[in-house]
Amino acid sequence: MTPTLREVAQLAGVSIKTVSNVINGYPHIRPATRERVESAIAELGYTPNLTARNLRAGRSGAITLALPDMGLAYFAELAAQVIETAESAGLIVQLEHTGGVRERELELLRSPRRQSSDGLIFSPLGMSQDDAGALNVPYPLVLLGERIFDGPTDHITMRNHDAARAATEHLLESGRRRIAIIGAHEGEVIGSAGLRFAGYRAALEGAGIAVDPALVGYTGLWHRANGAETMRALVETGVDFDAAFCLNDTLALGAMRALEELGRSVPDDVAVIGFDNLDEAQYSIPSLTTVEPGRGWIADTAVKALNARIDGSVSREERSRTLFAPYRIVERESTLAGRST
Amino acid sequence: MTPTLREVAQLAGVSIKTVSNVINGYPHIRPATRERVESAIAELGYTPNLTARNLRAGRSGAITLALPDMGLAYFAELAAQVIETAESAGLIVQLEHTGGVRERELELLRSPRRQSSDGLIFSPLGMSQDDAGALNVPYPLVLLGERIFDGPTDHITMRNHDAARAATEHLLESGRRRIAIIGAHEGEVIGSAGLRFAGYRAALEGAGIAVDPALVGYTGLWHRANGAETMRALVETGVDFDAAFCLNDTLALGAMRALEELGRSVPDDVAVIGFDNLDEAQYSIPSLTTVEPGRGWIADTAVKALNARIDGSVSREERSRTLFAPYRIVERESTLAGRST
DNA sequence: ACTCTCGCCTTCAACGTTGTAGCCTGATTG
DNA sequence: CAATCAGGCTACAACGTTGAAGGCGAGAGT
Repeated sequence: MTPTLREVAQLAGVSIKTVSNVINGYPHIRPATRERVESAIAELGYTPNLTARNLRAGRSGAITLALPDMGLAYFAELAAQVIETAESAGLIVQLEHTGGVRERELELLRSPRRQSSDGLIFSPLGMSQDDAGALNVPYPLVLLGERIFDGPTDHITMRNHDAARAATEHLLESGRRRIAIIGAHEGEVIGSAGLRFAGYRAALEGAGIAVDPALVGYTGLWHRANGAETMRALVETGVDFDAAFCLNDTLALGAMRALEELGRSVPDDVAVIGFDNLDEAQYSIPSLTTVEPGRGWIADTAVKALNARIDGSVSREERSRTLFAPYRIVERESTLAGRST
Repeated sequence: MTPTLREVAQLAGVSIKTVSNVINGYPHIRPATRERVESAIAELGYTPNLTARNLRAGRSGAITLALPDMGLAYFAELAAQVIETAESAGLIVQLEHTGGVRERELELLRSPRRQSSDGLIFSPLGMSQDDAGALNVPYPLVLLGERIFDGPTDHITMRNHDAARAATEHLLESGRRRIAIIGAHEGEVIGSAGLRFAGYRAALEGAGIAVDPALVGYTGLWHRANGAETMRALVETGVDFDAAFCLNDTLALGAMRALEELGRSVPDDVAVIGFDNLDEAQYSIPSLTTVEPGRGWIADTAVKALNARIDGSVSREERSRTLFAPYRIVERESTLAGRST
């Protein structure tokens, strides 16, 4: 089908290895020979077979990015960043979905498909700390997110606790006192929900306010519908509140929608802050104040860290590192001066 | 590093080929032998080397999906679908960004990286009909979208003209008569913008209404900001209109935001319809009436068509087909009964 | 008893590359 | 003038896998 070195060699009247040498820039080749080879390559339209090269080299030139679901805006934007960074490092990105399901995640780590790429950037969602052992894999692995800590691999994450605290403090500073939280997970300690909840609690306690269980909205999934539903339920309990910290933007957008439907004004009646700084957050009505989680930095750093393990510039023995992305609060309309001003 | 067939064979005391046979389910193997091999595999944690397998098979088990940008919701959702479908067909998906830039698209078609996957699903944006020749590539290719028609490859698209006509008619049926269009491209004939504009024109003319140039909002990019800006400009001209057909949902969401800011109510003053049925459209305020473009069908069909070319069940000689996805109007709040009811 | 068939397993070669070793030629050197 | 060396090329082996072909014994058929 496609031509191989053998055919190019035959046409140019040289050995197969000489063609290989020309292609790989080996210096000691007579100009005349080089020229003959090059024109043979051009004539046949030869391109090297990467599979063979990879087999020879023991490398594939590809990395795998495993995410819960590309349909979720946060992951889509993360993937876009990873692809850009990998592209400029000459790497191909293979994408896998886990659906956030523990079994699929464990399966993914063991799958023979891992052999077809040189390393994995993995954002677990279903696995928990107990599964950390499964991360002990024979290939380079970089972990994202906050499901698992102290694993045996490099880990890129953000300071969820601090960022959530800052987000809550932002609401407190604008005079809000009755701050609901949307998206909590019952009993979770680590994981985005657990850490962000702890940051929320810390901010409140720092301001001398106790966490009111009536203001804690639990919801397993973080989709728009869940945000809307949880907010609706909260309003229907009749409890008083003047702000909501939503554990991600998607929840926040759903919650804002529910508030609007129920006749509560954002930010006048209820200030809303999200988390993730999705592209969408700046175009919602009202635009959404949120936490920018350093997604670009995360993608860059993850690809670089993985690459360092792949090319051996950081060896397998070297201790795993945990790197924290810088965050910042992006202030928009949904938390503008409220009731108390 | 990772064990190979050779080591498994040694441990099990059989030939390398027998191990291979066990793995590939060759029937004539004594249970005792099979068991020894299997326990050797388990003991060593052997997994087959896919690169070698692929070299042998002349296949890579991967397909490439090339899209303008995963950061755009439409493409992210499309990619999610493609990944799901490919996964269940046992294929790995490699993702490439073109940025919608013609040169990167042409480069992508020729790149040696194509050799590392078995085929390409390609959604061009920068290339135009004149570049159709570049689609004559030596590997299986499936084209998406409406930039190029009558290319040499299978093509999955939708009936943009009909769907746009239906969308416009939906507005007409609710009594709207002054229908603006947002996102037109000057002089474009094919391409999403051109085809959808033609459908808009056809609907209006079918209702005995001429296209009013004052109601045509041009914008090159289809981002939220462009939708908002174009709508703002339209309102500022002072022209009268009671509906807007936005050529995609993102534009529509931006346009709705601008209308809201300018004190026009949706749908009471202006009905808005979009195109794409993004997940987001059902959660906006108001929720957005839109055209569901059959994204799931497109992803499924694209993977299947590509796979058919790859495994040879549809040969290279067989004529290329153009397949049209089914569409439908999804009615939501943004076009509910307006002025004239 | 002799072939035939069939089950079970092995050897060989090949997929397309590239690293290693080495061969030949002509120029340089003491 | 032999020894040395560098330049320019080639042959071979190997990366890990699997299809093709074939060997060997045991039971079936004649």
